[in-house]
Amino acid sequence: MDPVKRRYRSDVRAERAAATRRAVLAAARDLFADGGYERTSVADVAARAGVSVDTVYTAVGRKPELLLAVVDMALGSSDEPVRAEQRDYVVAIRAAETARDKIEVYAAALGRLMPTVVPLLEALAQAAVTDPGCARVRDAIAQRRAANMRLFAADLRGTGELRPDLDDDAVADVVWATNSPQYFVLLGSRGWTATAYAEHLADLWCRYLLEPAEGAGARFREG
Amino acid sequence: MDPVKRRYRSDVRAERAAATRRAVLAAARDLFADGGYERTSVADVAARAGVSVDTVYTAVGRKPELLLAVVDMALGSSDEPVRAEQRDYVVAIRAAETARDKIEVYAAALGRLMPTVVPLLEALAQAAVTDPGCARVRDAIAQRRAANMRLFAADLRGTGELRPDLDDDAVADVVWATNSPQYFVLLGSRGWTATAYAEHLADLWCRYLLEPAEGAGARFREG
DNA sequence: TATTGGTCCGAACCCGATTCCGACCAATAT
DNA sequence: ATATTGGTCGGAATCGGGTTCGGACCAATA
Repeated sequence: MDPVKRRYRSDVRAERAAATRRAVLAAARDLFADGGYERTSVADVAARAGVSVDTVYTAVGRKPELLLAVVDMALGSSDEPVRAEQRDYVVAIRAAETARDKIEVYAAALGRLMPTVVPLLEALAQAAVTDPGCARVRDAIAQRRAANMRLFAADLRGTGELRPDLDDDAVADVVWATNSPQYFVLLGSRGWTATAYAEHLADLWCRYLLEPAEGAGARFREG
Repeated sequence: MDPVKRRYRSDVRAERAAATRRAVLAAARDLFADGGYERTSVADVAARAGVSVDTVYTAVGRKPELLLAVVDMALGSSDEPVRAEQRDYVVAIRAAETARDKIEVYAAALGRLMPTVVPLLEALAQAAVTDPGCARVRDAIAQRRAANMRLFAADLRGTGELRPDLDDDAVADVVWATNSPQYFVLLGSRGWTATAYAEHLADLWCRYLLEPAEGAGARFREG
C-alpha cells in the first residue's frame, strides 16, 4: 500500500513500519553521504538497512524519493531536529551585538553544519541531473539558503558596521560564493578542519564586508 | 587497433579516421554540453555523429574517455585553439596598466569562456563521481585554474592598487569563489547575459579587492 | 479462526554500457 | 589483378542496476 496513505488505528504495526522506514533512511543517508548518490545502489541501501530491496520500495519509494526523504530529514523542510538548530543559530546571530560576533556565530554554525550537509547537497546535485523532482528540491533549497543570506546581510547592516557601498545583494553574493559546497571542498582539499573552515570564513567576511574598525581606512593601510 | 598507437605512412585512411574521430568528439561535445554527461548515451553520440556505436568505441574509447577527449579539445591541455585564446587574454591582462583594466579584461574573458566551459566542467564533475580518471582530470583542471588565479592576484598586486591587507591567496580565494560554475549558474538564473556576468564580476572584484581610488576610505563613506 | 499489513525471496523486465563476430568496402601491397 | 588490411556496420550477447510482480510467511487484529 502507498506508504503515505496508510491509515492506522491503534496499531503496533504502525510503529514497526515507521521503524523500518527510519532504518532505510538512515542507511540511505550514510551511503549517499559516503559514496554519493550514483555509486550507491538500492540493493546497497537494502543490505545496509537489513531489509529486502522490495521493502525499500514499499517503505519509501524509488531511488530519487529515497534521496529526497533523506534530505528532508537532514535539512528539515518540515519538523525535523536540525531545523531547530538552524533556528538556534539564527537567534544567536540576531542576539549578537557586534558585526564580528554575528559573523563568527554564523561561520561557526556553518562549520558545524557543512560537513553533514555538503555530501547531501552534492548527492542532490547528482540526482538533479537526471531527475526533475530532485532538481526542484535542489533549487528550492538554494532559494532558501540565498534568502537566509540576504537576511543575514540585512541583520549585519543593522549594526552599522557594514561597508555602506555594498548593498545586501552584493553581501549575500559573496557569502553565497564562499559558502558553496565547491568552496567547502576547496578548503577541505587543504586539509582544513571544520573549525579552521569557520575561522577562515569569519576572517574573510570581516575583511571583505565590514568597514575598517579603528578609523576609516586604517585596516587598509596597515599592510 | 588502439587508436592512439596507429601508424600510417602516406595513408588516405589516416585522415578519414581522424575525420571520424573529430565528428564523434564534436557530437559528444554538443550532447554533453546540452544534456549533461549522464543523460547522454553512447548510442546518442553515435547517432548524432552518424556512425555506429562500435565506431565510437574504436575511434575514441569508452564513455569517460569520450568526455576527457572532449574536455581536452575544449580546454586544450595540449595544443588546441582555445589554449591560444587563453594565452591571448593573459597577455592582455599583463599589458593592461591599471588594476581596473586588468580586472575588466579578465572578467570579459571569463564572460566569453564560461558559457562554453561551464557545461563541460559540470559534465566532468558528474563523470568524476564514478570515474577516477575523470576525477583526476577535474582536479588537475581545478589546480590549473587556481594557479592562474594566484598569478592574476600577483599581477594585480604589481599595480600597487590591491588592498595591502589581502595576501595573494585571499584574493585568489575570492576570485575562485565568484568564478565557480555554481556562481555562474546563480547569475544565469537571474537571466544575465555573458556581458552582464563580466560586468558584475569586474564590479565585484574592484569593490572587494582594490584599495579605494580617490583618497583612502572615500569609497567606504560615500554611502 | 479469518483477515490484513509488512516483509521476504526470487524471477522478470527494461535500459544503457561494453564487447564480440562476421560482413563489406575501399585503399594498399605484392 | 589479387590478397591483405583498416575502418565501419549490424546486430547479437553480456552485465549491472532500477523497478515491478507474485506467492509465501508471520505476527497482530477483527
